[in-house]
This record gives sequence, structure tokens and C-alpha cells, in this order.
Amino acid sequence: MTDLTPRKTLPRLDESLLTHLPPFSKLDRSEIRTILDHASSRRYEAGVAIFEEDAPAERFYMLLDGYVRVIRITPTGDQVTALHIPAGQLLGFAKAIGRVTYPATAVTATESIVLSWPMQLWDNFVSDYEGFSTETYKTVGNRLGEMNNRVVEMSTLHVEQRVASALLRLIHQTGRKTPDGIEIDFPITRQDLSELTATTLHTVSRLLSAWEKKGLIQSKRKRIKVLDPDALLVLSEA
Amino acid sequence: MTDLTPRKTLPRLDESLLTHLPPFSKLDRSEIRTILDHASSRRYEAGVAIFEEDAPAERFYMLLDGYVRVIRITPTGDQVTALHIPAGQLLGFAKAIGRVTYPATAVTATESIVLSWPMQLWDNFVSDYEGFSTETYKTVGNRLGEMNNRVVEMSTLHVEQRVASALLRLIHQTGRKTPDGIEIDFPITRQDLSELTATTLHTVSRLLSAWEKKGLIQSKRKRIKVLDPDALLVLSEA
DNA sequence: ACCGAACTTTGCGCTTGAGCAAACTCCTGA
DNA sequence: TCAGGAGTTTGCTCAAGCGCAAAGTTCGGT
Repeated sequence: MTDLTPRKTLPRLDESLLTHLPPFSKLDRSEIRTILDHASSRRYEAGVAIFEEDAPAERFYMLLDGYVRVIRITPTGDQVTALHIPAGQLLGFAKAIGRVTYPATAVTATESIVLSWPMQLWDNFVSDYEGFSTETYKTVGNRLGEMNNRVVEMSTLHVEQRVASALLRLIHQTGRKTPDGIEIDFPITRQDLSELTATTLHTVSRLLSAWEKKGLIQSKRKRIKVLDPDALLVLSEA
Repeated sequence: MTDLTPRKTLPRLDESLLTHLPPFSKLDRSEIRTILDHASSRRYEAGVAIFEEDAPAERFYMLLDGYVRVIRITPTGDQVTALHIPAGQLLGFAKAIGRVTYPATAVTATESIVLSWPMQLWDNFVSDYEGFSTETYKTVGNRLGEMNNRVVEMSTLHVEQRVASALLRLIHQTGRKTPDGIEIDFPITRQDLSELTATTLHTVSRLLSAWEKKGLIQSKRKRIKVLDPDALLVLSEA
């Protein structure tokens, strides 16, 4: 019998893609199979939008590989980065927070592989799959907590402390160990960092230069490696 | 037969307390009755904590009357106000976002009346009562959106614009119409406003004085009335 | 009616970090 | 191999708004 359902990739998706990811980890093989059979899979280049703020939330997504930046753009054209999402997390689940449009724009920070499902399936996922909603709401809780921390940081810390904190958060969430330190696992510019810390690329550049001179970090174009996280932690608290 | 269940208030709680509130509006009389029979009701003075950040989340709450400020305190002792909650909303529902402790401290801004239930009942509420979880997650979504807006504002706006925005948000969410303007419905000091806008009470005081001189607002001790919201809106965008 | 505490106002000096400008470096594609 | 663009560095100037200080005002309690 011929398969008539639309499918974006020819090779059939393998169950192992999802079995280890928290929202799906309690499910058995056949459930995962069903879920995958309803999924579209797609590859995005770095720097393109997966969905846009205020657009109707027609699908929800699971980031299988890569990194995504969640950003907002003000009427005056300023960009603000809300958070970074690493592979293995859901995104764009507007329905889970009672919205019919996406609250922000999601842009790939690297080349990424993404699964997605029509938002109509959301309620089915929640009711049919054990642990799915619990895990999802943990994610919501984490993001809420993170936003909250951002507000506190921006209210009470100076620019240098904020940039140091941001760097530490990035290496914790998306760091890759190297022989001499921890590197942020995706390309990130001074401009990007400034949008994350509410400052200018100039100030970020000055700070990074100073830290590099002191041996705390090492940085090529679009790449930042933290050599001395402890010193950075001290700076973030000073 | 004598009623042996503990009850904080002697008069039996009336069903009409909850019937109009979104999380409960789809429920019938007997369900509301059951819910109320499990509730504790309590009155808090202005300025006292209902629950504290990082404490085990043993109960969840419904604010029946009054206003609550959600605050966080940094290691250095700075206070930051995350948001204000008006009567009719749930608060402290840590379990809904996958947490076992409260993520922030809730302090009454006025004398308040609060119902609460043991957190163990949360799952029952979600599964037994139609619309309860949907409405709750709308609330979560709104708060997430609001935090997000705060981050964007603090990243891109100047102090004067932020204070103007905060004032507008407050009169929209908790405003009370008066013959000549809209008054914030709870006592709020310059200090409080500064904790909401990441500035100092001095700067807030200067701004409010200037605005009062220009006739945009009117303000006694702890009371602020907005006379010209449009002008304030212009300032917030300038 | 008074006192003290809480809240508000105002002035002044100074620092942080933004704004502007320009040069430099690295990478990509023709 | 070279040109152009994207990203980075650095210097200089200046203003927003913070810190500090002190006085004024309002309120609640005795």
C-alpha cells in the first residue's frame, strides 16, 4: 500500500530521535512511531526565522539539532534576545500558554534540524501521552524563571556584571568543553551579546578585549571560549 | 452532626465568591461547593508576605480581594518587583510550572483576602474541573508575556519612558476611574515605582514632580492619579 | 497636640556607558 | 587573487541618571 501522507524528508524518521528527549521519554515505541508519523522534519540554514512574532501559531516545534535564538523587535527597530534554546527542547508551543499567536520570533543561530506538528495535535499530545504536559510545563517554568532572572539582573547589575553573567549562562546552557576551556557552541557576535545584555556592541567589545588581555576568555570572530569561569563569576558579582 | 474539618473563617464561604472568576467559571454549583469546602480563607494586612521565594510550595492561592506584589530580593539586598496581581487571579501555583518551591515572594500591597488549597489538590483541580487548566495557562502565558515586555522595555527604553510605561500599565491593570482621571488602586511609593522600573526613588520623584507640574498626573503620598494618559503614552514612546 | 517614622523633594557632583567616528581584520565569493 | 562585506577594535566626547546629602511634608500613634 502506498503512503499518501505528505512527508518532507524521504528517509523515514527513526524512533531513536525522540526516545531520549524529556517530553517523550516515558512513551513506548508505538506511541513515538505515531508521533513521528505526524511530524514534518525540516532543515534550516543559520540565521533564518522558524516562526515570527504575532503570526498565527499553526505548528509547534521540537529542535532536534542546532540552536535557536528567541528574539523580539521593537517598533523602533531594536532587537532584544529573550533566550537561547538548545537542541532537545520544544518551542513555539503557543497553545500551552493560552495564545493563538507566537509571542516572539524564533531564529536559528546555527544550521538546525526541526520537527514540527500542527497545533491542532497539541491537545492530543497533552491528553494521550504520559508525562508530556508535565515536562512541557517544566520547560515553561524554566523559561519563566529565566526571564525573571533577566529582569532582576538588568535591574540591579552593571553592564560588566551582566555581560559576565550572560557569558556564564551561555556556557552552562550551551557550552562545549575544550582542552583549555568551555566554548559557546554556536557563533555569537558582539552585537548578539549586546542584544542579550541590553548594551551596545562597543561596550561588549571593550569588555571582551579587556578580559582576553587578562586571560579570562579567548575569542575569535563569532567564537567565544571561557578559560576562567570562576574569575568571570567574581566579576558578575562584584 | 458536627463539622470537624478545620476552617479559618466561621461564616461558610459563599459560592458566589468563585463563580465569576475565570478558572472556575465553567463549573457548576456543586463543584464550586466542593472546592470551597477544601479552601482556607484568610485576611492579610497590607505589606505582609503570603509566601516566600524558595520556600516549599505547599499551597496555592486565589486572591479574592486586594492587590499583591510579586518581588524578588537579590543577594545584595536589592528588591525587584516582578509584577502586580489584582484580585481574581491565582498565585503561587508552582506545581503548574513544574516547581516544588515558589519562584518569588508574594507581598500584599493592600489589605487582602485570599483563599488557598493544599498543593496536593492541584492535580485534582486540573483533571476534575473543566477549563481550570486552560484558564490557568492563559494566566501563565500573560505573565510570561509581561515579563518579556519588561525585558524589552528595560533593554531599549530610557528611564523616563520606562516610568511612563509602568504608570500606564498600572492604570490599565489596576486603575480606578475617578471624575478627573484614573487612579492606581493601591498605595504605591516612589520607591515601589523605582523597584518596578529599575531606577532610584530620586529619579522617580523628579519625574513625577515634573509631570505633575505639567498637569499629566496628580499625586499625594502613596497615591498616583493619571490625568492625561495620552501625553504619558507619547512620553513612553519618545 | 505632639513626636517620630515614613515618605517625598531638591540640589550638586560625578561616573558609567552610550553615541559617534574611524580604522582594522577576517571571511566569502567572484 | 582581489573586492567587498561583515565583524571587531579603539579613541573621544558627553549626557543620563545615580549617589550622596539634607530638608521638607504627611501620617499614625500616644
